[in-house]
Amino acid sequence: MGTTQLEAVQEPKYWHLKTVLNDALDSEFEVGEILPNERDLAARFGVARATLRQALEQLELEGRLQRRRGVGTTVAPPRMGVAVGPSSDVWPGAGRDAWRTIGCVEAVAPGSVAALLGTGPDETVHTIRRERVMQGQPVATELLYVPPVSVPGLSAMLSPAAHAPAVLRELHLLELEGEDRAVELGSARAEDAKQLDRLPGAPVLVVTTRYFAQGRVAAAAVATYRADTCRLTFGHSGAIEVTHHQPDSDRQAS
Amino acid sequence: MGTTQLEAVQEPKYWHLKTVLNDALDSEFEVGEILPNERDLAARFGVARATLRQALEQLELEGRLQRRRGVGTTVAPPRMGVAVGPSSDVWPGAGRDAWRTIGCVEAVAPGSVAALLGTGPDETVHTIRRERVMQGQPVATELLYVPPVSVPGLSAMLSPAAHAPAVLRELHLLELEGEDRAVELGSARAEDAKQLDRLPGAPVLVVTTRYFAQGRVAAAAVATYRADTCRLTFGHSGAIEVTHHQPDSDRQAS
DNA sequence: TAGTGGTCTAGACCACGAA
DNA sequence: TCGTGGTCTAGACCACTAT
Repeated sequence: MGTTQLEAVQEPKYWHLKTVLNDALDSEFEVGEILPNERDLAARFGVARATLRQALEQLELEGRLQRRRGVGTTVAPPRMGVAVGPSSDVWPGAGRDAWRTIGCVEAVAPGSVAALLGTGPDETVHTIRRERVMQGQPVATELLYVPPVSVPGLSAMLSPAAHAPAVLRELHLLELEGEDRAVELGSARAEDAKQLDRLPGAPVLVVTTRYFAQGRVAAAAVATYRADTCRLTFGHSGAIEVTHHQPDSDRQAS
Repeated sequence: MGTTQLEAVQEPKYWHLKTVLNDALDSEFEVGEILPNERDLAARFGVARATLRQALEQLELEGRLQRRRGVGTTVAPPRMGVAVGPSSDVWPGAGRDAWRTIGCVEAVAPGSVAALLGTGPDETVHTIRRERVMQGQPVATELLYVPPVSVPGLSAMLSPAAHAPAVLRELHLLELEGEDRAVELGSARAEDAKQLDRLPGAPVLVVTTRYFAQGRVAAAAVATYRADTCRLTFGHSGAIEVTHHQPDSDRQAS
């Protein structure tokens, strides 16, 4: 008796903390500004560091913060709008398509890719690695898979440097009949994480594209976008323009 | 001296644990099967429960597991392919479009929505809440914002039940000129989480759609998809078919 | 070398679902 | 009521970056 229900909190501390921090970011910090370190912040809010970190993790997931080991936690700029498609149905690597080719190897496709291409389980495919940079920052890496049957004119014994251009050149000879995309959430593998300047396991948006030609899937691409910094746009009438960040207590993401 | 570098581990325990569990899920468990509880699993692997949970969290993020408080951890089925667009450019709510209308209110649009619509900051808009169910499971909730100027013929003083249908009916009178989409990662607000049968903060894919008519943005929708269970498909030539789960050590996501 | 975020531990208690 | 996952604590040590 006598214990009045002063607060029907039931809201987890880290959740409340997150909204408090979110509001503080809008009103008291500039983009790029560095926050106090985690130990200080935790002490200031009277919670354990792990609890504080739970709030920071969510804010980073939503693109509000950027944390770097050895450096600190900074206020992130609004997410970049990244045009993903449909880009008037052109082959990858044609003209200026925002991607930079890194290299190409011939290797057996992993099972999931073989399923996409409809090839046999142990068939080798040309695998072109590319990366996409926006505003000086790497935002995506991609593996483009091209089965040999899609590039019949490819001469054997190419130098590594000539491999990727030759595959793309042959691929462009086909008539592209359409493309197909899927987006899902994933976590960065070690290799991709390194290229994206993130830690392994960082959340990424995985974009899977199928390119159709000759009534088949002539090529497939698996692109890995940084989920914290990117907003993928699928423009019919042009991409959604990036606006300046707006304080918005109702927000789910930037 | 004497201390040979036996293992250049450097790989975090939870990361290694994740790959071990991932492989075990492929080889030793069926979809829907329930895993041992977290305390037992942690003991079995000789780690603290928090560390084990770090691995489980990632696997859940990647759609491999489903955890429910009071119940347990189960092996998740492969993600559902959910067609998002372009659906031959039709207005939402026209014909059978996979969504179920829940209700409609007239309220001031949050800042981010006002920016999408190009309306003033304190203008009220019709706000239709809808939900999308697939295979008996709610996969998305949506708020569809329609400024009054887009539905000029709407009669005032509608009963709550008649509100949403009336707004949609008026909206369909306009000629739809195009649509525009963006996808980004977010975390579920309390309200959405409840509707999606998830905890607040659960990872979601936020799809923002702009509908163009009369040279303006005539309506906008913000849809919130469960990131753990959904793969969003943007089909030109049809959505990517769901295939059965394939063991694939190279995976990033299902 | 100092300071940051990242990992890990060994507990405790709470909220929820099912029996 | 019991077992589950969810939250929280107060530490410790490690890996990385900048100086």
